[in-house]
Amino acid sequence: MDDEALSNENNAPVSINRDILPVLLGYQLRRATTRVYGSFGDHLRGFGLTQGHFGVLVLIGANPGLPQTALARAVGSNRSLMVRTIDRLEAADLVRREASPNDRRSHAIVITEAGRAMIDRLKTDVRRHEDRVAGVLNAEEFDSLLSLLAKLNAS
Amino acid sequence: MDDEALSNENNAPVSINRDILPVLLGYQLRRATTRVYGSFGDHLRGFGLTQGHFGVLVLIGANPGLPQTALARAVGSNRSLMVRTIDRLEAADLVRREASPNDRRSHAIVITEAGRAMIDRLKTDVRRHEDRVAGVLNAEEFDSLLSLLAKLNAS
DNA sequence: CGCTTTAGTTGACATAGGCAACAAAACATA
DNA sequence: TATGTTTTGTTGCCTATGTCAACTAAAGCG
Repeated sequence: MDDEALSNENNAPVSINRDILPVLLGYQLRRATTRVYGSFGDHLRGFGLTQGHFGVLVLIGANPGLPQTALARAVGSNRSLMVRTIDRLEAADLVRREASPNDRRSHAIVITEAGRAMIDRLKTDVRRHEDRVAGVLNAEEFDSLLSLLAKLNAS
Repeated sequence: MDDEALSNENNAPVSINRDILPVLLGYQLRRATTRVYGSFGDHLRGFGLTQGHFGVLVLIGANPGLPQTALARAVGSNRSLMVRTIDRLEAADLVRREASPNDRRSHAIVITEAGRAMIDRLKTDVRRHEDRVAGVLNAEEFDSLLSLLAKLNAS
């Protein structure tokens, strides 16, 4: 897979030399992410959502009542971006900003009924999409890939 | 690493539930890419380059004379983006658009002397950065991760 | 009571990607 | 040859994503 059929200036099929790229983790990660994201991202767009929205929505569903800043930290984002994300999710009636009982500055972000239904729906869809995209890997390879990435991310 | 210290409405440390996210390939890929990219990306910024520029530059160095569309296909991009990428690399005097001998529509993209020097320099740097980022993985795990990603990307 | 910090928000700005349109050139074919 | 189709590079528009600075309101702290 290091070489790929292309065309040179004579339009004859030629093989491209990828040099060191195939043995670079960053390069393979970039390509894999693009592939996996492109697939489910198209699906999410049908609901007016992005990958970022999906991740935050799942977090809210599993941790109702957190303030926006905590959500931002949890996804490695910042307050400014989280404002726009929550704006979108709230406009779609998937989450609600409620008054925080102990701090009048912050919002307790809770899931709506429609949000709960959306999460259930998307959880099913994302599993199906992942299984399809990772179809070339058997179950053992998939688990191995996942745990190696988790180990890398935990450092 | 599924849980992370945050704060609830009482500012007491609380553990966040990530639900299904940790077992999603897309989620782990996203985090890993951010981590690996953040490191080398900062380094590249010092040269006015991005990860995308680096990948294309390496390809041009190993395959001088290809037209822009072939380069775009090789990195899974498209013609429009490749125009901007080559614009940048050419402005930095790292590559040159030369006339293609057989097709007056297309450009033969070649590497300059400064581009060759930049590639040599960055090849050394990227290996050092990768070794540091992937430090939590032993050699066997690193190779395993790389080959699993390659298998996924080849499908 | 002041002083500092924090939560949320807004606006300006930069980057990256997708998509559509376009001219010039190459190609296919009747 | 003439005509229609495809390809290459290019540009502009739109969206997503991210940074940064500033601001208000509220909380925390001496």
